[in-house]
Amino acid sequence: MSDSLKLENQICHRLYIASNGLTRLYRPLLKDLELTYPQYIVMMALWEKDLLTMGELSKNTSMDKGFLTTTIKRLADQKIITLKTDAKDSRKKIVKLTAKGTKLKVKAEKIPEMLICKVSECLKSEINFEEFKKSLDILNSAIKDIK
Amino acid sequence: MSDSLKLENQICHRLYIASNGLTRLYRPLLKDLELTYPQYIVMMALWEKDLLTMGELSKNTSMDKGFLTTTIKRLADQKIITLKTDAKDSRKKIVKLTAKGTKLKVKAEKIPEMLICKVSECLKSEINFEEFKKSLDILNSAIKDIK
DNA sequence: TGCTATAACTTTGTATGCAAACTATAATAA
DNA sequence: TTATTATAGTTTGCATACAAAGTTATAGCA
Repeated sequence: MSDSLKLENQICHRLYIASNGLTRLYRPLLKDLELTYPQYIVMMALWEKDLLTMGELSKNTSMDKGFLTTTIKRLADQKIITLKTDAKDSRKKIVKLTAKGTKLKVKAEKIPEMLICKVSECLKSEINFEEFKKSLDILNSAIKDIK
Repeated sequence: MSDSLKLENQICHRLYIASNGLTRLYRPLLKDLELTYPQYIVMMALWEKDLLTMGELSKNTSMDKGFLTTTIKRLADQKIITLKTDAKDSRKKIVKLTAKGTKLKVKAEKIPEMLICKVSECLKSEINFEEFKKSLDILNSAIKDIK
């Protein structure tokens, strides 16, 4: 009789809690930009590289394409991005930042520091963030390749 | 001009992707038990310690109380748990496994190994899971204390 | 050219997450 | 005892996640 089902021993449960918890911490910070967390992810991808297709956005953010459709629609409603059909391949939609969307980045640049400030208790202790990041990358690339 | 908004540099985005990705990997495994991932979390908590109140379950699983109400209702519909009011304090509801719910643990015990099998690519590489788990614990306790 | 397969994206339906408001009961104070 | 406050849990409304099915357009090929 093993303990493999104890919550204490679950990596996945920890990740689930951590992910939900961090999204919760972002919420009040992002409220200022009128963005939700997944919308913020999309915006980060676009601030990094503008003029992406839905497919490229999905790949860069690892977000589901279907959900991306919804998310992009909301961002378009807010006039932060625009959508146009690719002239060369009319199946493709190209997402482009508006001036308003580009400008939003200035405000957004304060977010990471504010969040780090919130979890500084954790930084003070012995988390090795580089190591942690690397582990997450390895885990994520393993997950991605399955099935 | 910093890179603090690059997706590459986001811990949170990695956690978000990892958490969603793992839940996706669990889905087909849990289908056999007719459980979703959050339902599975609740069941793990109950297999570990039966006869918990909603509040205790919420604390042990770190799940939102409101959502727990929904989740427990579904489990009750499946006759896996029952709910009764605490005789001493009628505000409290006590969650109890049924025989069917208890028996389900036998099937569930195969899940962790199947999942580990799926992500074995990742185990082969240099993730130090003990360290990783510890980092997540530190992170989660920091997150929990905020606000 | 016409047919079939594939690709890009959207829609649909179900199940989360979660803040905020609400209900009912218990505990405490006046 | 009555009023006030706090606790336990539920409900509501909105925003995710995501599988599966649907739509439209391109690509490949007979």
